Amino acid sequence: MDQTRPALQVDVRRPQRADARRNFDALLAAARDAFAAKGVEASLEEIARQAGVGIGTLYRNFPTRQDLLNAVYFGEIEELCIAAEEVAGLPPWEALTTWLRRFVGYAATKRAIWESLNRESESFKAAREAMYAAGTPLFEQAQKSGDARADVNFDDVLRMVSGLTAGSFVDEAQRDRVLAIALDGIRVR
Amino acid sequence: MDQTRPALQVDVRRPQRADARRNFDALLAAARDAFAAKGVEASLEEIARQAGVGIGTLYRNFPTRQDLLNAVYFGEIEELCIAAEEVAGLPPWEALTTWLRRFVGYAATKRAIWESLNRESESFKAAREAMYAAGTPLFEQAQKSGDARADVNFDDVLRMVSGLTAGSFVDEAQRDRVLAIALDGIRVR
DNA sequence: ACTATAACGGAGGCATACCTCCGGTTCCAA
DNA sequence: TTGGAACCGGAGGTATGCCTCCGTTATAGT
Repeated sequence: MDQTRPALQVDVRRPQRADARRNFDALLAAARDAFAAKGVEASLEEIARQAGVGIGTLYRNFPTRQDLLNAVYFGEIEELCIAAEEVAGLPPWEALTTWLRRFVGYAATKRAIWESLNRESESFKAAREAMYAAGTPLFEQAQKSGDARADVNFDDVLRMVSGLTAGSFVDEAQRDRVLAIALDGIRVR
Repeated sequence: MDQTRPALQVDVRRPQRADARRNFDALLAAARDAFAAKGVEASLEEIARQAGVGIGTLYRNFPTRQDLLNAVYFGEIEELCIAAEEVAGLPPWEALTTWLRRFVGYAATKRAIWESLNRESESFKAAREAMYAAGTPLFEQAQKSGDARADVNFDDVLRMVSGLTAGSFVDEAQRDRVLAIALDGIRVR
């Protein structure tokens, strides 16, 4: 829809040679799973094993844990930004809640996302800002239309939702139910 | 108020000798801090160091990590149960929210509490049940009085709140604000 | 005071994670 | 086909955590 959205610049370059690209992608996929399952402290050697490459290959592509985390994380954030564009046509409240539900639904890195919400690193800050830039208009639309409370800000909403994202629930249904309750809390009565 | 509330049985016995009791208590205090700061994966050796005792002493008192976790955790839960009795005299909605705020406020083991909410272990189950037994009446009162929504159950509420407990916020004020929003979601409109 | 014994605490063996380094291998372009 | 650059991957040094074992020490009862 909007071609001018600046792509999140990943500082890690995708390699040139075919075998190297395969390994790069395998590492990224393995890391995504591992971070989702065990949080940001997941073992890098385990990730390399899972990807079917040596630990050396992991370190060549991603010299630090942060680099790997960023690569995974940026991908997720970018998806969220795209999702924000996709819901832009819906009625304000629906657009907001749809996007927030999608936010919760991104299971892959939800722990990383949550844990990173008040990290200080440069790239995390950039990613967070991109996400905020994507979501804030949705929220402000919902405020303007009189659906969302005026005495709440977007940061509150996002932290509330990401708290719930990270929480533990019996099943998907309960998580949805709880999310609905919480979203009700930001609705004008 | 109600003397019949069954005390949570801690299977770990407090030692007899004076020096041993001192160490036992120091370990418990150190463990409480460590679990609060680093979650359930905190290093046991670090805890022993912090308590000023050898690692052997830690293992003698708490043969497994689970034993130590239980000891800390049970203490916190018991405090919550007592708190539930204390608020029983307030108006229903106020009683519920006061207790839930207290629940959030117990910073010490909030991470452990949250992480344990769907653990399977026997003692964790017992503790959780004690906590539920303490809180459920408050919630049901609030439903009966027409303050709390009927289409929500206590488990939903507790998981919502504990999700927020575990979340990361800029400051206390924001956490309170977000909690207030979420609690608004369970209120009858 | 004295002794039986409960309790201490750290050395040490094992496991695992981090990260570097470099000999061997694979791919691609000419 | 082949040369060499790009790439691979794991050995290995370091650090840290887990847990056990046992020689030493402090305590409580007589």
